[in-house]
Amino acid sequence: MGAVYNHKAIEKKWRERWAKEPVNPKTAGNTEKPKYYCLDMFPYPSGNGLHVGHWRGYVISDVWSRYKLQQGYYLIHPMGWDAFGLPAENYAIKMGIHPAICTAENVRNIKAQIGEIAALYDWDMEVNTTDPEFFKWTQWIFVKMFKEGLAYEKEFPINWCPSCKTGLANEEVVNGKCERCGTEVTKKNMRQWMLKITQYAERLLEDLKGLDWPEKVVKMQSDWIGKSYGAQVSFPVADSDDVIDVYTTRPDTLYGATFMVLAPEHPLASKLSTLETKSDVDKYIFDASMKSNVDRLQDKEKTGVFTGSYAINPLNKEKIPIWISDYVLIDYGTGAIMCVPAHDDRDFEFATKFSLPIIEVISKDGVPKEKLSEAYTDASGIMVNSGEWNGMESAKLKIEAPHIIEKMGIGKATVNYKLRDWVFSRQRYWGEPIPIIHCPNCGNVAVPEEDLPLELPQVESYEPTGTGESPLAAIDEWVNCTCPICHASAKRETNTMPQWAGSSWYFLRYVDNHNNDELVSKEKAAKFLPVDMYIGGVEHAVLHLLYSRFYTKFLYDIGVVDFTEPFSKLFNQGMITGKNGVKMSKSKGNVVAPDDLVRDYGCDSLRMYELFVGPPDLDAEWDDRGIDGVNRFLRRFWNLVQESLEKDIKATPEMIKERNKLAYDITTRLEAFSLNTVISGFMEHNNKLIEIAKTTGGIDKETLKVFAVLLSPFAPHIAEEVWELLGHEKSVFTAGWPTYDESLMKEDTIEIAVQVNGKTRVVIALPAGVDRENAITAGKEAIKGKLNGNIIKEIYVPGRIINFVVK
RNA sequence: GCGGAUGUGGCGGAAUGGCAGACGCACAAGACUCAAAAUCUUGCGGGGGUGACCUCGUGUGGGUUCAAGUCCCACCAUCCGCACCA
Repeated sequence: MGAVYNHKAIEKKWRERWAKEPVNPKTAGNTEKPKYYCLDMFPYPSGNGLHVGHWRGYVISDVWSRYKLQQGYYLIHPMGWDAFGLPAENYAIKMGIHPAICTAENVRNIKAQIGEIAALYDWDMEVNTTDPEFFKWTQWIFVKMFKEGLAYEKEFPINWCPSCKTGLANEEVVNGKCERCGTEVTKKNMRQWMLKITQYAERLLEDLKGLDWPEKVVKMQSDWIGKSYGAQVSFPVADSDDVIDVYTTRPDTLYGATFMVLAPEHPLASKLSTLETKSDVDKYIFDASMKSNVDRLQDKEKTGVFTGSYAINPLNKEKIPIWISDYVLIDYGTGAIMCVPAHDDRDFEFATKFSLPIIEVISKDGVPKEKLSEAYTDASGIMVNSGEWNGMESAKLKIEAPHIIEKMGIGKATVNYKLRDWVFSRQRYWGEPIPIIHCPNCGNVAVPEEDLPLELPQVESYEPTGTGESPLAAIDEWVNCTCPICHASAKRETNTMPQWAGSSWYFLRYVDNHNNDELVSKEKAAKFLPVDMYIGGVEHAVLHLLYSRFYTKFLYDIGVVDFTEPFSKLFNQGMITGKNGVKMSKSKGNVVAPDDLVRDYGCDSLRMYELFVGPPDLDAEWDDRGIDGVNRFLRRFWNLVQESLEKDIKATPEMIKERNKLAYDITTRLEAFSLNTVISGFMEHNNKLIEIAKTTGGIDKETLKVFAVLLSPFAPHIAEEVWELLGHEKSVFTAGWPTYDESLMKEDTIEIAVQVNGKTRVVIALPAGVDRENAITAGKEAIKGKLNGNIIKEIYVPGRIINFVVK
């Protein structure tokens, strides 16, 4: 018996070896091999350190990377840091230390912790979003967007987090609360930099179809973009030149429009009030402006005020009252709606409360009802009370109505999106300064490209002012500058970019991270690479993943990259939780650190247990005790190798069969991304080999070799050691992925369950190639005496089952 | 309210419509040991039977099928996403 499995010695040895002779040698520019770009969502370098949950995603991506490497791809597997953001800034506020200093410290710590995973990261590619050489290009992209008219300034009421003291994008507001800190979001009227992501709405929606992404994420993005088909219809205001445009998805119900409602923020809202209504209207508008989104959502009961004015339904020329209510949103559609209470729940509720007329225009059975007790919102039925549309099928009319209306000249067929432009400025210090100069003569002027990066100034206080000004606004010597065009005194923009700016394009930078002076050219476009496999948590389903897609499309349009989607395949790993599914957090005290487990069981064991804990896409509760199982497996495999190496074992047919089955099982399960059953597959086959070795005294070298190679993506240290023990000089990662021969996996005899009425009575062994007749005869023999009745049907499924239906 | 995911032993979980519970954890008994740990062997869903075996069993209730954890219908529970989007 050879040496005992000593994970410490083995893992130390191979770490040192890999440091000297990298497993993934630089073959950049190697055009002979197809490339494979496997990417982790890069982390924020927090001061909290990694727990076993963080390991999971990194292990999954590393296993997949090493598998691709074994398959002969030119592997790109980098790591970097999304290092702008609030924690470092808040720490700076508290301690007065520049965020760059604690960020650098955190990067050092996390990098060392990530090193414990033994992932194949190419640290030569490392990027950091706070590095001026990196954010030079973040700013450069912004300048390009500005020049293309995609970045623009606008003053309007935005989402404001009173705790973070900064504006937020719609995507950062979750249930009316700040995505980061959970504080209730209020509204604040502010001058903002916006990115015109809405211009890409259709492409962002359309291109989702070609992505190999989890359905859930695709759906979340498509819902977020929120495309709908309908019509814009113009309602003239009675006794006035004003016209109110509405957007509706149900123009088929136009005959049932008995009133209109404007959002309180609608430009005509106040204007339409009369002498008698003006004070009530203005009060309602003012009150609405003071309400936060959460208040508005919480008020279940509808409120509203009559303007005193009327509009003309363009179809039947009826005079209908115009109301104002905050259940109409200013930033969707036109900020005004036509109300069809008979066929919309909200309009029905409003009409009932304020005693407005309700006219049924779609009847399920074609017979108009006396009174409706609730809105009928289905599109199926027969049109009634609808003039020339009476008797039509409403489902059909719903589709045709936009075009009919367009022909009549009272509106037009149109589509609408829920997606809004991206609020891009933040009133905080620790972000990329927006490279814009405000000139009294020339207006907004981009910082010239040769002056980038525009770095952050040193400040005394990092504290956000809370007034809507960034801390940068207090630094006169930084703010005051001259206009690059007319050289007049001018002022710098003092807002910074959101954290999403750097992460929207960092995946491009990895392959080009040492370039800092060459602007983008046609030749370079081919150099940037799309990601083949992107692994990370589902929390970025709309934020980061939508922004990155937008950036990529923009960069494609200006010729920087030659692809339109950044991530062709996406995998969201499930979360590792503490007991009872509770999220791991410092405050809950349920964080499991990997350090002790690595020390006691080794990196290989922990890597395998991270996968064995459950299906990779589902959440899993962590239980330390389970790691014993994979550790025992590795030790048993190690002992089998030791035992076998002392003898020169000849391969038996059983070993050859087992070797092929092993390669088959591992490969097919890995391809299916069923990583937890890959691990159990190793255990099953290891048990089988140990069983075989009981009679043969060991296992042949070829089988052990195949086992080691298959194991290499999962437990690279032990795989290398075994590979070396088997007499190889080069790394196991030069071996190539094993193939298998299915014809060598066949068993001579097969076990067939014999059932009576679907219930298994006995299992019999038959020769593999047995025909139906012989199988059934054998089956009958086996259940003789267990039948009470006559066989009326015989089912034979080759290789599986014989079923006798008895009556 | 709408949409999605999940539901299988004490626990994590496995099962192209074809022997439910692979693999592992925990537990129990035995071997080894002065003893313990480690290791090895055996057992391990419920009920019944000395036994070979019988019987019930994959959240609940129906259905399709020779055969259902798996397919269909209706529910329940938990988690997640969206939520006045006209």
